[in-house]
Amino acid sequence: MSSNSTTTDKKQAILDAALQLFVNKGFNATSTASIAKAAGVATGTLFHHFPTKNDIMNQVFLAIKQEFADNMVTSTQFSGDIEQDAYTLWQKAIDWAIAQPLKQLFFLQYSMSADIDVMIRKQAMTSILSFVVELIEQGKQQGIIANFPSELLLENCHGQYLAAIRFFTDNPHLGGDKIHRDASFTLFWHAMKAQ
Amino acid sequence: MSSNSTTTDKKQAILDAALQLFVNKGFNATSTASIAKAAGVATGTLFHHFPTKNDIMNQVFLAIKQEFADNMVTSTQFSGDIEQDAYTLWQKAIDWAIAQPLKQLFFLQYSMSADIDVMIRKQAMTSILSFVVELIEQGKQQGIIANFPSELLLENCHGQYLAAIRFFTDNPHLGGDKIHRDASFTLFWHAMKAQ
Amino acid sequence: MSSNSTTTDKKQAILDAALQLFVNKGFNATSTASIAKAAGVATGTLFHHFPTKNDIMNQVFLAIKQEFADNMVTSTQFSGDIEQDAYTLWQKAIDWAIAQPLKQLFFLQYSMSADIDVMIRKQAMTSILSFVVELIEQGKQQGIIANFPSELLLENCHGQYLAAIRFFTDNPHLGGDKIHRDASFTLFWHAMKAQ
Amino acid sequence: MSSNSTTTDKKQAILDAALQLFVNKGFNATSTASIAKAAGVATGTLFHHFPTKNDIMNQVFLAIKQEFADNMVTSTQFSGDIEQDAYTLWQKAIDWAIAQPLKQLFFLQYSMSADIDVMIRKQAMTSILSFVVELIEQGKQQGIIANFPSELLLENCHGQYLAAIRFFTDNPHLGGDKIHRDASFTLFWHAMKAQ
DNA sequence: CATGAATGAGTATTCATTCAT
DNA sequence: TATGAATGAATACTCATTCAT
Repeated sequence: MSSNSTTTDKKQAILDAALQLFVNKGFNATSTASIAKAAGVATGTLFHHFPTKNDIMNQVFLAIKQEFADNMVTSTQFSGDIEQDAYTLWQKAIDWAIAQPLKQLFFLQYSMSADIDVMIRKQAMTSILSFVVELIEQGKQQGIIANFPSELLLENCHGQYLAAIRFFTDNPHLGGDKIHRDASFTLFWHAMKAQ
Repeated sequence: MSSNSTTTDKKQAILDAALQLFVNKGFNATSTASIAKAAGVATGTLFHHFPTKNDIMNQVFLAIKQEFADNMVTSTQFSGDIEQDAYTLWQKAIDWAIAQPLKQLFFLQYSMSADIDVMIRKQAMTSILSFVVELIEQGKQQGIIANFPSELLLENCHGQYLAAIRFFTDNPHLGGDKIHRDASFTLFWHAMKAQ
Repeated sequence: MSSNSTTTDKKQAILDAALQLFVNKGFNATSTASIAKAAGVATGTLFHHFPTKNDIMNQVFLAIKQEFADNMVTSTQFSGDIEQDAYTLWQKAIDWAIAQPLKQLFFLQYSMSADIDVMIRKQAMTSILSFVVELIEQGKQQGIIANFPSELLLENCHGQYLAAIRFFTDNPHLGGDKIHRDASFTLFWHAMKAQ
Repeated sequence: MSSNSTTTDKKQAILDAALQLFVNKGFNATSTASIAKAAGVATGTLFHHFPTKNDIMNQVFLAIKQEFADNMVTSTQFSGDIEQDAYTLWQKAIDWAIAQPLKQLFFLQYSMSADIDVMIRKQAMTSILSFVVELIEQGKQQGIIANFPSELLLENCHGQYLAAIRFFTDNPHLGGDKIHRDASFTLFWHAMKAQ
């Protein structure tokens, strides 16, 4: 157990160090040696846990997307009112981004980067963010969300969310301001809702 | 004149080759040698025109942003009806992206990449895309566009545009389909307009 | 122990190879790749032990100066008679140069070269060759060595020694000839002694 | 004539610029482009006057040695008293070095550097510095200079001179001090004179 | 599992030199 | 002669990855 937790610790330390370096220096300017050093392990150890540097990036990406999805779904009370639920989720999403600045910056930089394998990105979109897809489908069936292709709606969701957190990143003092947060939701919701 | 056009040709050939390679292989997987070879010049020539590889990236970025802005503003008949004008510009923007798949893909990959200097990106947003800012201001004054912070509206614009062209990139057969194109505009406009 | 000696071996092999190449080809005509090849290691190994090519040069320089100083001081019987001791040391110094032609040539080429960091050269002069300084001070106090500034005497020592070994380098057959060796000492000593 | 003097001017400008850069940056850290720029000419012009970069170095070396020799011989009143003449020449040599700090530093750095062709260096030693050789021969014949091999005496001369100017380089405030200048001559002369 | 010395392919950049104008 | 854009060979240094301990 102790050895097991040590292993977990080192693996997690590597992922944490990689996240920080990828965000602050960029993927290519970050050497595996610097990740190992920042994680407090030897370079060889790094390659015991991850076959390649690209794999580290993929794992960081998946872990963050998963953490984001878990945060959204877990302990959320769904009212059944789609707009109400969308509002709740949007606030949660913004909260999460503001609470996790490193992960939020990672989102902004790498959401569409070529440094992450295409398959991994697709996997994240379809399986991890499936709760968004389901919500959109429900909303369309209830005539509350506009009857546009779901894929277009999903991309639009994603695009508006990135735009919102970029705004709050550039204006950190507005992160707690209800008016601006509600404005960002209103923009989003007006786009999505059926009229 | 001949010598001048030769110089221009080589510099332009380097930028063209770089654009194609950056999109297809990624910035880091593209060696300066391969850019020079694709451009039909010697490696030394490349560094005669651009001090560093990063500078090439910056110049490619600025050139495309500028070309996009020129395309949007030039020969556009502004009706004075903000919604009408927004529709015209949105269609033009989608047309441009579909007509220039390489440049569109460059947008998607590098709009937020760390491979472009922060200052260069800011310059592009503020000076080159200033026509969008102006339109938003007018729309707000006329009570047609929602009264939200302009910076938030600008980011939202950008985010929805990227989402739209990502959708049409993934579904090329829908690029000419009026229903989907209008759907993408409707999403965008419903977000922006005052209600 | 075995791993330790392997490490030492590789580092030493690099220094040995560098010495030979620097002397025979010059610092700039010697590529790091050629040093590595001559040392029987990979290019990466070279940079694992020395941060830069210049650092290799500095280490070669310091190692030779130290070896020279060790050779001069170790197992030398000091009689207390300054002239006698000076004679013994001068012969030892010439012997060393003749026995180590590569290191002697290195002395001649690089003693004043800009390829060695100024700080490194100063360090060698002051700390490593301190035994010469002490001898000069003693001789002056005893009224045996001329009462000139010690720094001038030290430079003169150094200059005459380089001149002597250049002479024996150009005339190798005279290296064992007592008359010429004594002549070189006499020149030196007549300069130094009080009259 | 005007074109001729222009040519001379440019050639001289190149040599002047090269001297300054070689001394301050080192031979290899000095690019031909930087020499051309400092000389105020185009890179191509440089190669009209000198076939290679090494040739520039050789010409700088020869020009300085020649200028030094001319300065020593021209307008020197030889008294016939060898010691008196040696004293006069030594003072002149030190004067020249102090008056021409750039050329003096060039001496110190490149007198034995591998950056100058062997043949060129030999030529300088034998033909240009022939007046020193002649003086030594005369002194030996008159029994005033020690009866050691002339080549050894010549090297010793050279070595002591370099040592002296290195001392005055490191202690510029002593350059005009008669005591130290006389000390440097005394060291030199005691070595050379017959006893 | 952990280590870190060793590897060698890969790359941005430099620079002496050429040559068409 | 003078120019400076163009050349492409040369090189110091990096870095993902391996493996013996």
